[in-house]
Amino acid sequence: MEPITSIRGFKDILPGESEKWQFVERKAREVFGAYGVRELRIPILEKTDLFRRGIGETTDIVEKEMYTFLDRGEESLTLRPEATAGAIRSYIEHHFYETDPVARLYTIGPMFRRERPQKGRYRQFHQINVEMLGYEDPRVDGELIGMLMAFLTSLGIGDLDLEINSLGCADCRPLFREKVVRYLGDREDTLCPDCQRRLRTNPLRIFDCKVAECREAVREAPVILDSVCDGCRDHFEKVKELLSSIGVPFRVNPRMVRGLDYYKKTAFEVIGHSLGAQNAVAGGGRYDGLVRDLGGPDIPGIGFAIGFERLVSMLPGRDEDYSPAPDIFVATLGREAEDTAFRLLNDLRGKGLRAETDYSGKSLKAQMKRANRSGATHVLIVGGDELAEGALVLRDMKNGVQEKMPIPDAVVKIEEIFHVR
RNA sequence: GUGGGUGUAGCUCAAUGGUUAGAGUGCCGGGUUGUGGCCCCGGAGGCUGAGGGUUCGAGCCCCUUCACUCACCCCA
Repeated sequence: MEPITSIRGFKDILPGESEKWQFVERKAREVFGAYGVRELRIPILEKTDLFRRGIGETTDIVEKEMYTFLDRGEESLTLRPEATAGAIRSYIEHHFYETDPVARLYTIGPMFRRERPQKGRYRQFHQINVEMLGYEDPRVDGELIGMLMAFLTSLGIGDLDLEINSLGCADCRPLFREKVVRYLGDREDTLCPDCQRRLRTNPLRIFDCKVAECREAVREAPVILDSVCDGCRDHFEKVKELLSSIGVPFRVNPRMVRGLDYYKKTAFEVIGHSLGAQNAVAGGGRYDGLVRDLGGPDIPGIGFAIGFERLVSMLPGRDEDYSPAPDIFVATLGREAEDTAFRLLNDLRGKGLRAETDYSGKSLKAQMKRANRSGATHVLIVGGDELAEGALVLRDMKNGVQEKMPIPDAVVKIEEIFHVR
């Protein structure tokens, strides 16, 4: 019989790896908590229209990457390709703004995009998202970006670059876009085929192209930071100032653009240099106007998304550093010993200790081998001979020293070693 | 969607077109009646991704297909 395999681009997160995920989540809750950011849990399936309206009809995501199907042949549903649209749908649906327009939310979970998998890119991938709704103030931009960097730092991840840019607002961006189209339109024949297409679909993206001819064409092109309106310029200047004031290093990248239509003003990206071609570990920006576009009141917002898989791949150390070994391994010799050991294990675990054993009935040698491999620092050997006098053997695996002692004494000794009661 | 690379033991990898496809590691057992790591010995484990073709003979050459992987596109 042919075994059934997982789907292309869908990955199992195995023990050894999953502990790293738990570590990241634990840190996220801890750091975000300090900023008053609270968890929102939302469905992974939404009505397709939510994403069409939220992300933009002409984006790649909506045009060709969504997992969309008809539910019972009636309603079009989509596995979420990103989290912001759903979070805002929830914010609007539950009338958050009636009691308090300000909301600081995070979500953690899977996203789905039907792209060709490669290093750091999967069809089911996971994101940690933070959304801060209700504030137009640049201090929120600074706070949010500062929090992101604090989080990454708390994980022990180095070798990161923060890049920021301003994309302009609904007033000034269209003007800039026209300027760019006019400028590059005159040089269309020097652009690569992809960029000739982008000229019509997403001209700002040309700034990001890696082809040498396009870089040349773009070199003298108008820069968005020179073209934004006074409001956007002041906002951006303030964000930069605030980041500097809290010691967050950044680089202004005037060519950075974002893939989703809704971004305005502040945009940012965190680049990890060990990641390969897909090198953005986090990205985000301001999306004033999105809440209104999704049918809510005109409330501003800003947020970011962190790529979980990419983040985990950057964690320092080995897998084992994130997976705690058991404290005690219990080995047995003989029928009676097995029953005693069973009760002993139950007691040890009741004290909060990580205790393991082996039920294969194999030799003590085999059990010791397993104990060693488990990484347990101590082994309790419950043997027939000692048991006859109500005793057992406690062995320290680090130095090989072992001692026979009455069961009650052994319990006290273990409590001392592990500081439990 | 497009292009490159790779598919051999659980894992990492060897093997001029020529006997019975090997090694390391892991697993199981022994060297020690009841003691792990280090060392020694033994054992199990393979339709060489799948299908077709060329050849006296294919893991190796050709075609097809599938999978994985990297890159483009795009993005976290």
